[in-house]
Amino acid sequence: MNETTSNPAPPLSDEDTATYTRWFKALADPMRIRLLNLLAVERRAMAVGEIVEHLPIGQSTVSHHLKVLAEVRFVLPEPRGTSTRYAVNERCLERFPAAVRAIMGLEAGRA
Amino acid sequence: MNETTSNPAPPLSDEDTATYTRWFKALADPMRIRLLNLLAVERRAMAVGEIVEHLPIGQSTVSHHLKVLAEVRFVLPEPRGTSTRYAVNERCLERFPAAVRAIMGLEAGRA
DNA sequence: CTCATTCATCGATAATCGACGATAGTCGAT
DNA sequence: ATCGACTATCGTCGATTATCGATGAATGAG
Repeated sequence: MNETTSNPAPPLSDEDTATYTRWFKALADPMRIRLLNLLAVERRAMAVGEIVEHLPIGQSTVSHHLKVLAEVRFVLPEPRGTSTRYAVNERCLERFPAAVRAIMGLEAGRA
Repeated sequence: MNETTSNPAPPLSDEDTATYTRWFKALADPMRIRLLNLLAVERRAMAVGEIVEHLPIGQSTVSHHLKVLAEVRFVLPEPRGTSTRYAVNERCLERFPAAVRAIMGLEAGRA
């Protein structure tokens, strides 16, 4: 539908608001942005120990950040024996800009 | 340049990381998302007192949230005598998706 | 000038969060 | 079964933050 005209665009539902809040919270930290960017630039699944070597924080903290990013599906874990590799979820690219546009009242339903 | 191919996309600079962190922090709160969505849906500058009537929080808290959103230029203040109206900054629509794509290593310089 | 209105700022409080170190759990190899 | 390597969880601490109520500052009306 054409929602770009002067329609009375509907406000966000409480559910969508909560969802978008979780997404933004997940990226509202410099280390998580660097982490996600690292995985994106390397373009491959990386083990936790490998990621730790690229960031100025400890292993437990990296594991925590990966958990946060995984909870919103920005990264996907790949258990590999005793190790666990993490990779970027390419799909978060599509949903994220759509969320911004929904907040701005430029899209009604899902997009 | 064509950075959409399989180039070794450069990592984010510390400066860009800090900038994007501030943007995401600004939206990492349900009330600020509702606030921004309210201004976007209404499609007009609104006085603080008017905004307060639409949200379940006090006037001082609304004023605080508006300050946070204004610091990253997501809203723009319009002093009007004793009142102050706030309006959405349409430009944040353009920059935001570009930031996400930069984190994902899909864009090199500015976009 | 005085007063009422409107918004911003201040101080306090409780909750959330990022960081660490230590510990526990899991798996493969020996 | 034991050991070693790797990751997840736990407890804690300090910093940040969302919220409130009260106060302060600026403006327009009378």
